[in-house]
Amino acid sequence: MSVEARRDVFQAIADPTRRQIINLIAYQSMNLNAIAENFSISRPAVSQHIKILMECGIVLVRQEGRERYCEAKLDTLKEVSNWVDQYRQFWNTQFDSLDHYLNRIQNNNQSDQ
Amino acid sequence: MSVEARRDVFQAIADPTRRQIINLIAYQSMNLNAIAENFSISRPAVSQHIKILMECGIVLVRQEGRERYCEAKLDTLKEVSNWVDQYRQFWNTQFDSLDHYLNRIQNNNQSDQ
DNA sequence: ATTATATGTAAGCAAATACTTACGCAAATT
DNA sequence: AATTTGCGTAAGTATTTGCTTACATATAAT
Repeated sequence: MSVEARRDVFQAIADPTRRQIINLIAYQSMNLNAIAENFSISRPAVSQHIKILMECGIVLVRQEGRERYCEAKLDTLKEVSNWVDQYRQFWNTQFDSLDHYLNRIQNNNQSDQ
Repeated sequence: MSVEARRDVFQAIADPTRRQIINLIAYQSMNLNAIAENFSISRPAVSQHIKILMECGIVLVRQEGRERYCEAKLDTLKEVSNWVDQYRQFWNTQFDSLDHYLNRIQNNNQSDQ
């Protein structure tokens, strides 16, 4: 976390702690200490996770006095949703691309699994 | 990649190369060399990515002679889809959780919808 | 039988990741 | 004014990641 990396929403949600943070603040904004209370890791660790979530736009932080309220901007997850959705047809239909392919190149009978 | 890690679909799709591999084989099964041809990284590097995708069930490999055909099992992505979908209401409605929260604890007039 | 092809895997490495503790600072409280 | 609270950030570290090259092995082609 030393060098600044170009954050990506896919990478941001890869970490289970960050997904938990997202879940925690999805329903209600919380300040950083309140978030950190829900985890066994240290407050700075949570702070760093929040920073990553900010950098890819999932979390928006608004300062209120000395507190910083973390708000989830979940429309950022649209990018993930859109990516997954393009493959929805592949699990909705029973289309088996390998079987399809193999049937094309060889007409031998294949045992069902 | 030395020690075996407990693979997770969120972590698997975090890597852009792996997302490209998924996209490549979603429409047609391909053997490993054919996949590797589409990338500038080495064949072993692709092999390792495939291994990760296998370990979390996104890719299924079937041996055909000396070739290994990689088939995408995209229903594994349901897990991602389900996770994202639980937050869909938060970007479909105009609900601003921070404003909501602040209005509750500071003022008493909640005139918004 | 020899060679070419398709692939896995090990070893090594630089960079990234996820944490920790220590510290600093501004805002609130006393 | 002094202290407490909320937080960022730096430095250090162990582990993981993503890659490379080198090598091993099984199958296919010659």
